[in-house]
Amino acid sequence: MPTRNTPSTTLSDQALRLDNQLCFALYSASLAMTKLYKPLLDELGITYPQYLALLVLWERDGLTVSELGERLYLDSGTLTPLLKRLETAGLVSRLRDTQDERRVLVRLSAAGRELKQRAACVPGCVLQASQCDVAEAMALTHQIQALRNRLTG
Amino acid sequence: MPTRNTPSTTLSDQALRLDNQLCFALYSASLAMTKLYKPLLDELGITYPQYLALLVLWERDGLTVSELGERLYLDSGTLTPLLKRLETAGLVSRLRDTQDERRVLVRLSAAGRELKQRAACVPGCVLQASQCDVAEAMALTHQIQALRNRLTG
DNA sequence: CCCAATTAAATTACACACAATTTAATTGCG
DNA sequence: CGCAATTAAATTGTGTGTAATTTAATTGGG
Repeated sequence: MPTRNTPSTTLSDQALRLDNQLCFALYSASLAMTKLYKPLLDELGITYPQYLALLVLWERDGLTVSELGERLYLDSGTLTPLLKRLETAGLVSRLRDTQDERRVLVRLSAAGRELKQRAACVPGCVLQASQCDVAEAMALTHQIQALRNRLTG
Repeated sequence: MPTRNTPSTTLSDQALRLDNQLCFALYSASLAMTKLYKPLLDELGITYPQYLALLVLWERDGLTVSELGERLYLDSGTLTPLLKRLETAGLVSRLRDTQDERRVLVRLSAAGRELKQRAACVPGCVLQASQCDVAEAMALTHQIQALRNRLTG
């Protein structure tokens, strides 16, 4: 109940305040993080979502579009044009699986594999710019992953 | 140093693993959150970024495009078309400030103000779906806001 | 007062995200 | 085997995000 003679602020007013939204914290922090990566990834000639796709392929090469999508929580509508751009850039190949012509196998080119070396410094640069110590970043990462897993599960 | 006869896994390999990226945790959690809002916001006839803009206006009406952008960390390239869609939907008006014709003042229409009542249940629905208790959600929100403030500051 | 510098939006070009649909390949039931 | 159901990508259409440019209005130094 609002105090007499003060502007009425209901529970739902509080619940609708932008700064009380977990969703907006995630959204704005994610966009800010993307901007932090931009100059580093410009050096490598790739965008931030392309970098994420390459992280997956650097761990395990030769995945299908669907497998990449499961890992990144993205569908073919996003990945198909993104992977075509990586192919145009000479970083991956896209070839139909001869065992099942419905599947497209995505493989790193030599240039794509070599790019991993040049990207090796990126995580450290970002961590430094984000002014987190490693333990704090890891703890926060795990908490947010746990939330995401509840949201997608 | 990798153990003899095990596959070499360097420090930079670890640093480049997708699941060790705070950025990807934020990115994937934010997209998952957006999908959670989708059916609720479809009911209201608005998108998720439009909802964020309305949250700001429900707190304080009659802001300029720049002021909205400062609050949301978005620029006019994003906001101009978004606000035009809200205007087309009859939820806001966009009028040049007569004091300074460079500015555009964004104001809620009656329908825009009334939509706040229909949106009152949204935060509760989302919190429930995200399977967080309120204290946990608030704590995580504050941590992520602090990170974002370091990234944008 | 004049004009260069600044400021505020809008515009343009490109790259995502994603729902819905389409196309092509494979599977499995009768 | 035959064909309906399923699966995997690609395509289509809409709505963001963002850098860079453009347009228009305002400001301030000389």
